[in-house]
Amino acid sequence: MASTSAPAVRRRFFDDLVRCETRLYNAVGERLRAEHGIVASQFEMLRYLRDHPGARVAEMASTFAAGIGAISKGVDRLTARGWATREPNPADGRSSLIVLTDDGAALVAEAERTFDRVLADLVGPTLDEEELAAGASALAALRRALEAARVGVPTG
Amino acid sequence: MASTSAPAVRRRFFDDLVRCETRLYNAVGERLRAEHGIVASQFEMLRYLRDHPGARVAEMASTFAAGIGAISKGVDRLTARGWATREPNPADGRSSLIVLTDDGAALVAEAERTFDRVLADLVGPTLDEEELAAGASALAALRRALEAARVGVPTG
DNA sequence: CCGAAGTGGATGCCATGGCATACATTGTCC
DNA sequence: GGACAATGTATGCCATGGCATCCACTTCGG
Repeated sequence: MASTSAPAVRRRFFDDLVRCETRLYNAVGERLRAEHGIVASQFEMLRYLRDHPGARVAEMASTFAAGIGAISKGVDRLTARGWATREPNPADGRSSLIVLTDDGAALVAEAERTFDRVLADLVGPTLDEEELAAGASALAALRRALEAARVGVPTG
Repeated sequence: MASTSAPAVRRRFFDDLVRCETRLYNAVGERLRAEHGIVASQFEMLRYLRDHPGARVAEMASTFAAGIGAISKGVDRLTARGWATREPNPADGRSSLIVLTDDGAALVAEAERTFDRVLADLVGPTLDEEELAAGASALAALRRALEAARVGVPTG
């Protein structure tokens, strides 16, 4: 017996996914702004650049499922604040290699502590290790599939 | 033995959550725009109004974890297109009761078919019923906790 | 009742992102 | 090697959302 239809289950999944993401992202952003003067999207870019030094704009756009323009402007804002620089790309004069400055690296390190603390406060008490692992595994599988299919990446 | 630290697990959970939400939300929005001329946030509002006729602005703001202003403007756009109306609230002259028009109701019904189809295409092949249920249950629990604590709701 | 505080929502200003476009560099074909 | 397509990014315009403010109505104290 199928007491609930598959579409209905997926609708609830989507709704809960969107609401959780919105609230967590907002909460993380509030704290990062208050304690470090950055917003959540900047934290994500900084963390990405720490883990992928010399990244290019298009690469970040596809990871974040954002448009090229948005990332380009985001990098502008990081460089304007002295947290990253655009190094000329010796292999291709059209693109730059983006790298963190020392200030940027120091900032991510501090901001990540705040980030971890917020997540621990907000999800730690609610999801035990098992639930977290189950949710994380489903989301990781979904993410891989969506990325492989290039789903939901804006044009620009 | 804890082979992976709890903060690291939560970081990955957060990242996967955000990436999945972004891509799914974008993909749903693309289709809704192409087939019905609405964006994803409008679809969510329409669906909410269908399920909660006579809703008020503040109520929608807290459900969607959005600011009052954003919802107020969103309702403006729905009424401008003839999909909803603001009925005077007999119990409180400051607020309105928002209700779908017949056009609005027809639109949600059609758009929801598109929505279901997109979700079926994008998550159906990747997550079997069990994974989907596990993910949905973790997200539902997290959502309840975040909503109860009023986490991540913008000020305005 | 009257005034003051409180509450619900609308509006204005600004920052951010999508999309279209423009520009520079690279690759390709002859 | 020179024209032409393709690629990578930057820029401009517009729509949307956050936040601060403002206005209307309601509630509470006397």
